[in-house]
Amino acid sequence: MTTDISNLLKRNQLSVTNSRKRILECFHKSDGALTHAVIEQQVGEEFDRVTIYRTLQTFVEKGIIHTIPTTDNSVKYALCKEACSEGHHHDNHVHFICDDCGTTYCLDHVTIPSVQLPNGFKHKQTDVVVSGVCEKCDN
Amino acid sequence: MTTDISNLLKRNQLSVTNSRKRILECFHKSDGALTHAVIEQQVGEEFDRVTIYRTLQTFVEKGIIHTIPTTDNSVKYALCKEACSEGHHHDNHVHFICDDCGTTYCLDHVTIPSVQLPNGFKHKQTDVVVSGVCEKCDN
DNA sequence: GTAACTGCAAAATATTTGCATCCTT
DNA sequence: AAGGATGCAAATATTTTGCAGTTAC
Repeated sequence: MTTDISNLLKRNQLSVTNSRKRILECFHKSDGALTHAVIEQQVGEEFDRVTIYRTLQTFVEKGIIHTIPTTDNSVKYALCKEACSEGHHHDNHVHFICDDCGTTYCLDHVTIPSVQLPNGFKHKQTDVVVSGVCEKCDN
Repeated sequence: MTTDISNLLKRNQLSVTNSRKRILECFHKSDGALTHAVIEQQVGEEFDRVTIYRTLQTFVEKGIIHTIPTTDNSVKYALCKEACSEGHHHDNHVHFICDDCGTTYCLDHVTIPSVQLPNGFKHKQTDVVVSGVCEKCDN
């Protein structure tokens, strides 16, 4: 586990530091998307807020995590799949955001249908964000 | 035109004020999505920044505009269709964001395919954000 | 005239930057 | 030892709130 995380960092030409390991742990544990605020809350006083900003930025640049489009103005981050299991690329994502508890789920197994674009528009990436009520909040 | 805008406001139990008319004009002219910053820039010194914040918030509450999910942390707003032409509701949106010029297009005629959710998840709304290169930047 | 809207000031939040120090390699 | 990463302080940027004055109806 710790080795996995270290390897992931090394593979991306990043030095293995405590903050980076700690933040990656958060993502692995949560199995979902996290905001800067949530991460800050989880790591507590352990690391400086600025370090978290810079770490997240670095991870995005390296393609270890990606940002998720949200309707409110919060920025959410989630692990890129190729980061965990190498081999299959994914340019498309399906995310589910619960209106109740705010949790973001990555539904990686759900297939994204292709969208027919007007002439002259070149497709690069499709993000699908579904909102509603998740299994935990459904009662 | 001005009458259209006034009617739209009255229909939503909002008093017809200069700032509201001016901001709605921006949306009609741009025919796309706008950020707070862009609006502020367009109306110039005419209105206070706080007024813009409050006006946008009011419009969202009334369903005149809606927020668009974006991958960067900017919040974009666009006119809701039922606001322009009443009669057909739309809970689903397709948006296209150009990586080059940053313009957001509302592709309202593009159909959104339904997404198969895991058990226990209740669907409420689907947002699709496609990114790539738009017709203007394509060369 | 009254309720609602706006502008200004200021508070609260969020994000970025510079620099000295510390840690990884 | 050297380069990069971190922490701290502070600068910027963004969003929210309170209140007094103004405007729409």
